[in-house]
Amino acid sequence: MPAPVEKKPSRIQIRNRKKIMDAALDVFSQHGFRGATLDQIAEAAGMSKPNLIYYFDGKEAIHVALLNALMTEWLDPLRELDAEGDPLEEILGYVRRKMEMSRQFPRESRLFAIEIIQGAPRMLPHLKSDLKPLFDEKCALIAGWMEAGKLASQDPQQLIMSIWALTQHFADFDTQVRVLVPDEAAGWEAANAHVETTFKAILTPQG
Amino acid sequence: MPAPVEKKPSRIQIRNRKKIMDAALDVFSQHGFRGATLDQIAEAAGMSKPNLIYYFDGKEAIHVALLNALMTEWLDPLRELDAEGDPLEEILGYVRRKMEMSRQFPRESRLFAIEIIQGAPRMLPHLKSDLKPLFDEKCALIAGWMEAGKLASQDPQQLIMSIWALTQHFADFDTQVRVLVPDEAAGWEAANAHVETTFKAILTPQG
DNA sequence: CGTGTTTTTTACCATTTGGTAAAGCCACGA
DNA sequence: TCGTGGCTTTACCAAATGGTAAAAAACACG
Repeated sequence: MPAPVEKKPSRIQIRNRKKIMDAALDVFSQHGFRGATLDQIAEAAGMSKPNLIYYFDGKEAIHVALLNALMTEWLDPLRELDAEGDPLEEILGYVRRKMEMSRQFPRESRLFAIEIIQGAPRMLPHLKSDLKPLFDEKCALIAGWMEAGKLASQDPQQLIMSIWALTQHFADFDTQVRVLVPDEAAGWEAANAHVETTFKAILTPQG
Repeated sequence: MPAPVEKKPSRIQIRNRKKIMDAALDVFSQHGFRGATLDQIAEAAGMSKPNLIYYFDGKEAIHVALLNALMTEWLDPLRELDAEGDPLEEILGYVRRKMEMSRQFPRESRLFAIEIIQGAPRMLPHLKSDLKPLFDEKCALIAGWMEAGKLASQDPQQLIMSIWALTQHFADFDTQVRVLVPDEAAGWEAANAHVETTFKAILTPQG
């Protein structure tokens, strides 16, 4: 039998799917899956609830679509870590890209954070199939750099997780940061500088 | 007029309130406020839903009680930062206490994280009235240590937030950590060592 | 235009959820 | 043993929520 033909989506479909995903990102990243309601998403997207269901199979389908899209983009900065580049500069570049993502896409960061905190009910397979291999590969790369004396020796796994912890903190805990460091612009500048200094300090060989 | 007399709670009340708080911590830290249901909490606490309401005024009251209790204990490690002690040892001690809390009380850490990620709707006042003053006080203390040359100079605000980010990461993102570093015991050991090394590196004066 | 298709709306529905009312249970002192 | 007051359960309820059916409206296109 012939493979089922997927019709190519119309302009309206593309536009509305995007509107829904954006609205859903707002709502899910603020309330988590269970805490979000279709009515909230519908209102944020500027359309009626049954209209959401016309474009997506249901609440869960929207959430899954968001997480899938996220998982792809989210790992890009790590993928770019280049075995051919200068080790220290490569890692600092990675740190900078992650900081930039936290500033530009805080909602995505929070969506991811909430999903993980809640036990990754819908993302555990992705973590195992996408994140883990990439993580292992880059750990090996970094370990190689350390053995070659290009970087100070340390646990590469802990290093990468430290980078995540520090860079994502500023998106995820933004509310707290704003209370403690009211000047937003100055905060980001200081954060960038501090994070970069930190990793330079622990990575520069021959301490 | 006489002050309203608060009857002292019976043994049963103390026991049941504790059971409820513990159950609620489970549920709220996994689903957030909106995502949690009274039925879940009731079942986890081993009692009927109306019985919950007998002990607490409602869902929100339970959540608030949890957050209040948390806010008190959560800041203790920072309060212990002692102006009279050895600066480097004081801060490393703080880091160790935070790591220990993450290991022993991951649910509390997640409850806090979810509340902040969701915009701290019920905790913003606490942040401003409790956390902010303590934060400012300890920043000043650390700044003093730096001026005296006891610690490497850097932004004390960023330093404290870095400590939070790194230490809480292991509780909040536990699910992810477990996927990437399956050996739990080894993971904690490595994490402790890495975090401690990191802060020693950036704090030791005369780099 | 007119017609077939896509998109949107209106009116629902069953279930879940936070919460209440009121009756029943149980320990304990008189 | 009886009553009294704290504790618990059963039986509900109104609102919210995820989702459906079907008609109406908007659109594409010959």
